Amino acid sequence: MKVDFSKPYDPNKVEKNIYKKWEKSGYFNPDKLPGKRPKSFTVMMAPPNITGHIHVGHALENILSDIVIRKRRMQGYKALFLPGKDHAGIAAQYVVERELRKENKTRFDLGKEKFLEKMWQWMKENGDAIDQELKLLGLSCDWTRGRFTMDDEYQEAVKAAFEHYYKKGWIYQGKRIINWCSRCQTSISDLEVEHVEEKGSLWFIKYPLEAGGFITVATTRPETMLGDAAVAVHPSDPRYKNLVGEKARLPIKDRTIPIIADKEIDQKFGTGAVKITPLHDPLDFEIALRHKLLSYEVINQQGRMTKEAGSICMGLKTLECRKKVVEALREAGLLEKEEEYIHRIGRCERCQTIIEPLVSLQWFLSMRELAKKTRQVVRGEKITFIPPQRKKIFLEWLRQVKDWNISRQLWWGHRLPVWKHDPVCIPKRGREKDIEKCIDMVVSKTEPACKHCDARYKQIPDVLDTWFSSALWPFATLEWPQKTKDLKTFYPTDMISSAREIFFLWIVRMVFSGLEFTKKSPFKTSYTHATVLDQKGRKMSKSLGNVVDPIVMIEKYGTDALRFGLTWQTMGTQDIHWSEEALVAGKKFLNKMWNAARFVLERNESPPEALLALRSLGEAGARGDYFKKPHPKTKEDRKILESLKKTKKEVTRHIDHYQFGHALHKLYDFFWHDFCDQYLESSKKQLGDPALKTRTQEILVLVLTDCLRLLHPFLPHITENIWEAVRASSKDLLMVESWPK
RNA sequence: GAGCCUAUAGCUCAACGGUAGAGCGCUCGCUUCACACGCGAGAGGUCGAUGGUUCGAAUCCAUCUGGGCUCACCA
Repeated sequence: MKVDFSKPYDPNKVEKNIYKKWEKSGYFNPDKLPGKRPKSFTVMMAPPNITGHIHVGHALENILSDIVIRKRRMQGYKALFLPGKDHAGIAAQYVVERELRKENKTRFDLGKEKFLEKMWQWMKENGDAIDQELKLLGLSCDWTRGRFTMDDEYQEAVKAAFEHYYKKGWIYQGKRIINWCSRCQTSISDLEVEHVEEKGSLWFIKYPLEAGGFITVATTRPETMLGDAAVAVHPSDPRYKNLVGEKARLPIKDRTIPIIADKEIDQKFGTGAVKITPLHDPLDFEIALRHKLLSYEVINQQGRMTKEAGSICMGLKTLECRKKVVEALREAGLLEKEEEYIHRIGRCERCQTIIEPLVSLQWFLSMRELAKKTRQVVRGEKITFIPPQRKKIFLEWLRQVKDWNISRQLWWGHRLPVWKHDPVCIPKRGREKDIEKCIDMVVSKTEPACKHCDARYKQIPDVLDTWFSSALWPFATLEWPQKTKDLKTFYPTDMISSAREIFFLWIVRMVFSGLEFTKKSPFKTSYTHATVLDQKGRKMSKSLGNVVDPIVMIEKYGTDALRFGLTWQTMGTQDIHWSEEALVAGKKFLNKMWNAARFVLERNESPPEALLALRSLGEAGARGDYFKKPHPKTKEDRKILESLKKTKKEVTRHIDHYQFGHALHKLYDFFWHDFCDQYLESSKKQLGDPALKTRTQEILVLVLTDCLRLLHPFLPHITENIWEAVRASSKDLLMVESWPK
């Protein structure tokens, strides 16, 4: 017996060595698995952002995937768990910019080239650290297939996807109102704007009417009045019906603006009259289009007032300008009142800067056709959602989705494969008429050449929304658009495990991308795991100091105990209120297993494998007859064998239904109470009876080894370690042994 | 404004139509030959509130009240 059963069980002594053995075996790579494996089973890891360390959510997410993968591997599948990392455009860029700020520098001080060098350096250092942390979780990932969303091959996939959409006419450039972050200096999508409830004011401003009297408008942003183009009321509002078509004087700017009627105006809000600022509010932008209003840009991309705002306000930040405007209105007697008002302010998800709705030239992906097709497929039960309510949420979001702003003015990310003739085409002598044929903007994977002149095309500086590339993850990781063997073997994938917060950002977009590019749903099951909150149900955050670091937990209890604790708490609820006690329970359970195994093995003079004729997978194991079934001789024998049979069935069923906590609870109860408390105790008597001794040994070994198999996906290290003692001569690891039937 | 989740022992959670269970913690006893990270015994719950369906409800329905989440252009 090579395994040292010194007591009590110490995970630090075994876990790292076990992981090395698995890595050395090559079995993480599905191509190297023993036996004939006609069927594949694939899980793509949700690639962690390179922004920092893994948190407890990553731990939960990947441990659950690993449970599924390990079970399937044991069931004889060609099991692939593909790991990776996401370049995380805006998030990663922000983190590195924050580092720069410590040296009082901005990315602009460094320049694009130097800054990108820094990003790659960050990626290298952090990316490796993340892999190491994931390995500490005991994940059975195929590291040889690890991917990064900015790998060369991946860049090709992104370009191909862009080109495909462009050719279909679904990608277009347009001047539209978008969310602008003045700190990040980029547009961001609606999903990246965080709406936070904050205390503000509602100002009631009197706009003098040309015909005499006033019309009062209510606004939370008085500074935008400098860019007002109209006052709008509801067409059937009796208070204002006779004013529609009249003119008002815009205070301060002293400009004449029309009073218009639009059905979008809510009569019940404020005074029922709304100031329209076409370029700085999404609804106003639409109304202005409908009514063909003039537009005035008063806020720029730096979040400061423009020349158009007037000489007193020019250059001021919006909030400074707000004070000035309110003051001026008060002096002029045009401020009717100021009410306290709680409203939701949009802030940049990354840097918390207030988002400015601005009109800007951006690239968009039309969602119409994609959404339509995807909804059809998903409605047709092609994807299983766990928990099932997710399906409705999926469909509802797609029902109302708007076109996706896919361009970002960041530096870190996939450049749009769009090339602009720069400088403009100046045809060689005698070919002046060619200027009409020259295409100013070209979408191409490589640099195009102009047929008419010597000038070159330059790639536009914009990069893609990071989720554009993430959306391709399930197949781009397998070298799509190349028709590789891997793509054929491992795609579509079987299950994806992800956090709730990226359901729309990622899950939905993977589905429509998969359907568009591969004609298949990228996964069969979308599992949305619980969010891990602190014990009071609050989100974990550095400022609250309630963050649980999985690596610290591993140092304290070991990986298996962490896996136990997290799985133990996964009971199908929306949130997990973190309890470290579950890890304590895990640690105790591991020790219990350790000691039960020692008992069973010490009571056997002959090697346990001889008792059960253990065979490795690929031989008899693949057929499920890896042991000879001992027949019960006593009522205790019968009871434990029946209970074991039931447990196997239920555990398998629970895992297949993604009921991870239930599966583990079942195993815990069986092992501790049925096996240890009852059978192990009665075996002590039976072992003393020569007529029962051998049979009792057989049953002890059978139950122990079946438990090791069943528990392996959950607690891979300790089970593998005990397995070493069970199989004295056979070579194979427990991770490729067969799953009990 | 719309939708969703949740309320059970001190804490974290099971049970989902038929006399309330686990883990952790707590009390008492036990170093009994696998395990004191253990064994044995025990305390601890009007199953958020109200009303309804039912022979029977923590479990189904309605309303309410706490927690929490998501979506939406409310100025």
